[in-house]
This record gives sequence, structure tokens and C-alpha cells, in this order.
Amino acid sequence: MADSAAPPYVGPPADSVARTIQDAMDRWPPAERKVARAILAAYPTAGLETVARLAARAEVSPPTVVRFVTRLGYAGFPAFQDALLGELAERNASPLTLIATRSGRAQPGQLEQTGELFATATERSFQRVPAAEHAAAVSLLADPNRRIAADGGRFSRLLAAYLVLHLTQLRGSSALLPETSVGRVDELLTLRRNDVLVLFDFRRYEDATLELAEAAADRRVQIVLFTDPWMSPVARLAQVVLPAQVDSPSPYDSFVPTLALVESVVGGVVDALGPAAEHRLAEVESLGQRLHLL
Amino acid sequence: MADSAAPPYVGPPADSVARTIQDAMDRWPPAERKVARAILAAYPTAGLETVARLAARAEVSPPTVVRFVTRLGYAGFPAFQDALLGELAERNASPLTLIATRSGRAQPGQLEQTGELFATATERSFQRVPAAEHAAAVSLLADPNRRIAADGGRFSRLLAAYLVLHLTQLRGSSALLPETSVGRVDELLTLRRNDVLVLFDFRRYEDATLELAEAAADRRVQIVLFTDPWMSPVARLAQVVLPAQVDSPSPYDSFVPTLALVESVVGGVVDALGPAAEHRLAEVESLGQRLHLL
DNA sequence: CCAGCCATGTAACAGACGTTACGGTCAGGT
DNA sequence: ACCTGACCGTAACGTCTGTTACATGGCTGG
Repeated sequence: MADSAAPPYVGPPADSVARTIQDAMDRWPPAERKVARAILAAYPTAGLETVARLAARAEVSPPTVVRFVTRLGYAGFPAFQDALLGELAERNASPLTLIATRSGRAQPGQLEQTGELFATATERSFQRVPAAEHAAAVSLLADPNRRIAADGGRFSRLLAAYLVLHLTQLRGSSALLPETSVGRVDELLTLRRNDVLVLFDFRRYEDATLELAEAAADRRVQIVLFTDPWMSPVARLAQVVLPAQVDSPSPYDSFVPTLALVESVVGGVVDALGPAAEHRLAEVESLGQRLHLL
Repeated sequence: MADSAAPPYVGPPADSVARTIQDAMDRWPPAERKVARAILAAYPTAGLETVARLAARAEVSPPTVVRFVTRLGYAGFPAFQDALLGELAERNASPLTLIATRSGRAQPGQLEQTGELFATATERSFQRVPAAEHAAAVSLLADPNRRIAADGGRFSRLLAAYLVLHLTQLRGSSALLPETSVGRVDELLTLRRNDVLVLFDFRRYEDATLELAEAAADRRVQIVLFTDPWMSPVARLAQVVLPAQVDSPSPYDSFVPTLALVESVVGGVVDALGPAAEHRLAEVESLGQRLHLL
């Protein structure tokens, strides 16, 4: 037993309501299941609306909603909402005031200056990227017939991973090259003519990346390169080159503008794919929830 | 297609309701100020209760509450609650829902505007980060006596990896939490009181991250949190909270400002460590070259 | 020191809310 | 084929909601 001075607050399991609903999803009649889904789909906001609105959202009648919450064990809809509010209050234990009270003293100059530095570097990067290159990158990556692989240097590999994460959700057929050499070779061999290899290469440019690019070029794989203004040697092998600034307040180069570029390309792919992306996203989401992966 | 003056999506004012209330805190009569405080103290739950309850909580009469919200510009109390619910819904929004609401497509001509969007978001982030929080993060991470571990969500984990990569070079004793549960437990157990756990948690906040934070808090581990303006529930367990904007041209939230924040913290650590960091960097480099790893 | 005004609480009101009662409908068992 | 039970929507009801009107109190300016 802990000492008596400690506040005995342990709190109920977070999202207990959501969990209760989810766990017994099968045991409900169809109409009430629709209610359950409606609540979980927009949790917890949907449950905080009025009975009438929630009923409309779930496409059932108001009484069905009431029956649902009573079956959950609540005295009535207000009681259910109280539970929801209780959860919410617990999660959000005064985050705003917490910050507000702490943000007392400071010399405001320093931080804002570094913010500006990042901001201008990003802006410059976008001014200097040829619109045609950007568009080309998007259309390559949005083409569902092309497999996509990505890789980078020790640090920039994370950017590649980030891009792949997005592309996987949006269109599939995308992979980050494994770190082990066997895996790399295997993955490379799956790439055929007109598939796409996205590379990130920043100074000091790594030999491994260049060799990889050469191997890919031999196989007539399209190469998209993210690099710095001094241009990695990979550039001459690449079909699309997207340079970004690397100004930074620390001795390291900054990846901020590059990340911005990556995200804007992702945005372009979303637009290019249109409803197809939406559809796939929905599928990924529902499957992920079913497998409790998300 | 020429620009039809479609304004680029900037996102709704983050926590607009809370901010509006806070910004004009002085301009209100005493009783209504009590209402404002009551709402902010338990945001946003307090505002979602009934007028009567909120009035009781603030120790004023119901009409005062109503007058307060109308003065804020809302048609009535229900309208005010709708706004609150809207914010809440957005904060838990999935990429799928966002895709529907963000209509502004990124035309090739809008590239520079996209750049500006990222730039201003970054700038804003740095303006809103309390300097004290930033300094606190740096001093925690620069302390060679503290072990450091980091983790994040599916996407934001990459930011954690990036931070760890830097810290490893600069000061060692830093690790990214493994993905396998056994590895995680093991790594967690190495953390002692006053060690540091850096977490990245963005909407939709992941339960696993919260549970991790709770376990760490129990062990009296110091928690540094990178999150979005809506604040992960981890915030209440964290000693240091660094919020960043997430405005983006794509349906996904942007990590650009967060990455900028991470890099600026790294820069701070470099400064704080001074020659020690330089020395270690040199060592890492020579050893790496000797082993043909770099 | 008083007049006027804003701020605030009390009291009454209309409407919307959640709830309950009832009847129709469909599936499965006899 | 008929009955039985569960399910679910329609309609009516009573309550509590948010709101408005009014009276009171305190503060400011003359």
C-alpha cells in the first residue's frame, strides 16, 4: 500500500465508454448498432449532441438512441452524456491554463528569430522549385501502375520513411528500402522499367545512395531526387530533382524545407488521385480498426 | 487554371473559442469574467454542460452565462455549444473527414502559396511556444546525467527517431523505444527517476502513447511532449509541453513546424553542451570512419 | 449627494428536449 | 399457417431547457 499522503486518484480506464460500446458491438440489434457506429465514428462529439441529432446522424429514430444508452446501463441519455463529459474532462485536465500559467517570463527575441529563419528558408525553397518538377513528381507518384521504392542517407532516410508511410495509405505499392543488403537487393529487383525510386541525398552525399541510383538507372527506373541546393551527384541520373534549402540555427543542416516539400508533394498526390485516395483511405481505416492496429 | 481568388486553406483558428475568450478577458464585467474563468478552467467540458450547471460552477446566475455567450457573438447558448463541439470534432478528425472539408486543391500555380503556408505556420509555432518551455526542454536534454528515450505515434515516431539520431551523436545515452513490446518494456525499465522520456503525440492521439506516459510518470520520469495546438492528453503528465501548428495543404496534418521545433531544440542542446558536443562529434566521426559505418 | 446607467439576480415563459406508450412488422418456432 | 417475441418507428406527454422581461443594487459623473 502506498503512503497516505499520495493522492489516491487512479481514474477509470480512458475511453471506457468507447471501449464498452466496441466490445459488445455484436450483441446489439441492427438499428442500435448503427447508433454505436455513429458514436464511435465521431467520438465523443456525436454523443454530446442531442438525441434527435444523433438519431438523424445514425439514421434511426430518437427512441432507438435512448434504448441504446439504457441498454448500456445508463439511467438515461443525460446520464450517458455525463459519463462522456467526465471522460473528456479527465483527459483535458486544464491543458490550456497549464500552458498559460507557465508562459510567464521569457526574452521573446531569440525563439522568434529562429522561427523566422526556418520560415524564410521554407519560403525560398518553394520559390526555387520549378513548378514543372513538382508536377512531374506528383504525376509519377500518383500513377497506380508504378511501384514505388524510397531510400535516403542516415538522417534523410527518415524523410523517405515518412513519404512511404503516406503513399502506402494513399495508393499502396510503396516500400522503404530495407537496411539489410539482402532485402535491398530483393526490393530493387521488384522494380521494373518505369517504376519509381525516390531518393533523398544531402551533403555529405553518401556513396551508397549514388550506387543505388546507378543500379536503378540501369534498370530504367524513374528516379525522383530530393536534395540540397548544391545538388547530389545523383541529380544527373534523376528524372525529377527537387532541391530545398538547408539553413539552420544549429551546425546540422535543416530538413524543415525538405519536409515541407515532401508534404506538398503528398498533397498533390492526394488531389491527383481524388476519390480513389479517399476510397483507399477509408478501406485502410476500417481494416486497421478491425485488426485493432489503428 | 488561373487563380480564381480561392484562398489557400489556412485552417480554422486553433481553439478559436478559447482564444477569443482569453484575449478579451479584461473587457468583461466581473460576473461574466467568472464565467470565462470557469469555462477555461475545464475546457471544453464546462462549456458543454447546461446553462444552469455552468452558472453554478461559476457561481453566477444562468442569465449571466447567456449574456456572456451572446456578447461573444453567438446567437445563443446552443450556438456556442455547437462551436465548441465543432472544435472538438475537428481535433479528433481523421484524414478521411479532413479530405472532405479541405476543398482548396493545390494547383501547380499555387506552389509559392503553399510555401507561404508552411512558412507562416512555422513562424506562428515559434511565436506561441513559451520560451521557458523551450529552455526547459533544452536543459533536460543537455543534461548528461539523464538517460533519454523517445517515442511517438505511427507517423510522429519518425520525428522521435530523428531527435534520437541527433542526440546520440551529441551526447549518447539516447534511444528510440523499440516497436516490439518486450524491447519497450526493457528500455522503459532502464529509465530511472529524473531520466527523460520525449513523446510525440498528435491527433488522433494514440492510446498507446498515453499509457506509455502514465507508466513513465509513475516511475517519476520527466516527460517532454511535442504535440499540436489541441494538446494531447499526455500534456497533463508532462513537465515540458511544446505545441506546434499543423496547418497543411493536404488532408494530413503537417509536421513541418514540429520538425523545426525539434531542430531548434537540438540547436539549443548543441549550444548548451558547447565544446563537449564538439568533442563527442569528432569521436563519433573518427570511430565511424574506422568501422566504415559512415 | 443625487441622477442615470450599467451590471446582475429573480421570476415567468415558450419551446425543445428526453421519455414513454402504442402499434406495426418481420423472423423463427410450433 | 399461425403464433410469439423482439425490434423499431410514430405520436403524445411532461419536464427541464434556454431565454426574456423586470426589479434591484452599485458605481460613475455631474
